[in-house]
Amino acid sequence: MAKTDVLTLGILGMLAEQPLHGYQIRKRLGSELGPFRALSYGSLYPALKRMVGAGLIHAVGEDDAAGTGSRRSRIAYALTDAGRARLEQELASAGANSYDDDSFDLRFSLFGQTDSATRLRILEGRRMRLSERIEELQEMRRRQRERADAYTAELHRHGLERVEREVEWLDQLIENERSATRGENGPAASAGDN
Amino acid sequence: MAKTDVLTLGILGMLAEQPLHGYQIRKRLGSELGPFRALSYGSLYPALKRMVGAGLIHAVGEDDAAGTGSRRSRIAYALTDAGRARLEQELASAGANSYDDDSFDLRFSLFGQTDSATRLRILEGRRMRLSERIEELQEMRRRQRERADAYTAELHRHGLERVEREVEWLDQLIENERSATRGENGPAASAGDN
DNA sequence: TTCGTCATGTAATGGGTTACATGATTAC
DNA sequence: GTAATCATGTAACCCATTACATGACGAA
Repeated sequence: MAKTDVLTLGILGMLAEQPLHGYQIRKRLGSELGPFRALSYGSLYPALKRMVGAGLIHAVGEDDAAGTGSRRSRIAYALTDAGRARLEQELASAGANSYDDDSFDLRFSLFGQTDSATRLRILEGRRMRLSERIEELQEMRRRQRERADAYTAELHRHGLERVEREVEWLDQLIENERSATRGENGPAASAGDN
Repeated sequence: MAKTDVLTLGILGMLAEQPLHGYQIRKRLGSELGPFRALSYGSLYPALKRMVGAGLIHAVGEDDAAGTGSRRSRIAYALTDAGRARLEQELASAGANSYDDDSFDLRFSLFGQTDSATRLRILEGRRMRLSERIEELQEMRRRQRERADAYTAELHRHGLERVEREVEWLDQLIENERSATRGENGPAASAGDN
């Protein structure tokens, strides 16, 4: 059971929509999918090679994939059948591995390609993870009420508050997802639209 | 000008108070100082060695440093003069390097060892950094209002909100710090004490 | 023709983790 | 005596970044 790292999954998810070449993938990963702020080419291109080697993607000819003009020196990649299968399997599985910050953000941004049951599973798993984290943080604060100086304490207080907010956000999403069992709409622009 | 990484600075800050041995350092870094959730020994011990080599810390004898009973096989470390000097220099400088998540958290948790002017400088630098980040995120949202599906959009909305909250937090801290020019108190337990 | 951007790639390096190996001390 | 925890350390590895190297294309 080959494990799929975040980068691989991100590329898979990106290519599900349409074939893209490396440069485009990087730009979109940076602005669209969760945890890839500024992925370097030093990671991306080797990853693409690995994935070709693993049979998940393949280079498509110079069909000007999703492009405007025509250029020579670029290589567009598309999912193979194996790649598509892997993506689907990965989206459906959503094991305990999918609940840390990066994995969750990525999977969340891939929600459009999933069914409601999976979405709920992931949201609840993430919620569980954060609840554990909250307990940890509270325990931490309790154990060092004495020693900690005011700044350290404030940092902890704030960290805890942040995670609690995150849980509230998840609760809203979960509720939305539940009430949308019938009627296929999105996450319904939560609370304040800023 | 030897650059001081977060780990080195964290250890320096930790040992400023009292000598500690590796095992203790790890436990405290994990629960007290900002960004060291579960530092591995595979990082810690080599770091201690490096720091001894660099003359920043030195092993103190079996004085049972800050311990309860007496044990043999452990090595407590204390700051050398050079180490203390480096820590002070580092705390006072607070360059552009100190405003990303980890650096900021670390420096914040070391605020107790700093003067108000430095604290303000760091808080404002961090604020600046986050403002830039907000602009980036807004720009991102603007540019892809069309393409993005609802989930991606919600992720971005939420990410933006989180950073904006962070800025509000900083604003409060900055205000507190300013109004405390006279009267040496801590961060004055902001808003809700949960 | 030259500059900016598009586009791909490799090598060196960095900063961490996991797994491994070892042994002392304490509590039962 | 034996299990849990304290305590230190090394080696292998992972995964990313930075720096480097190359070159095509479009616009001025």
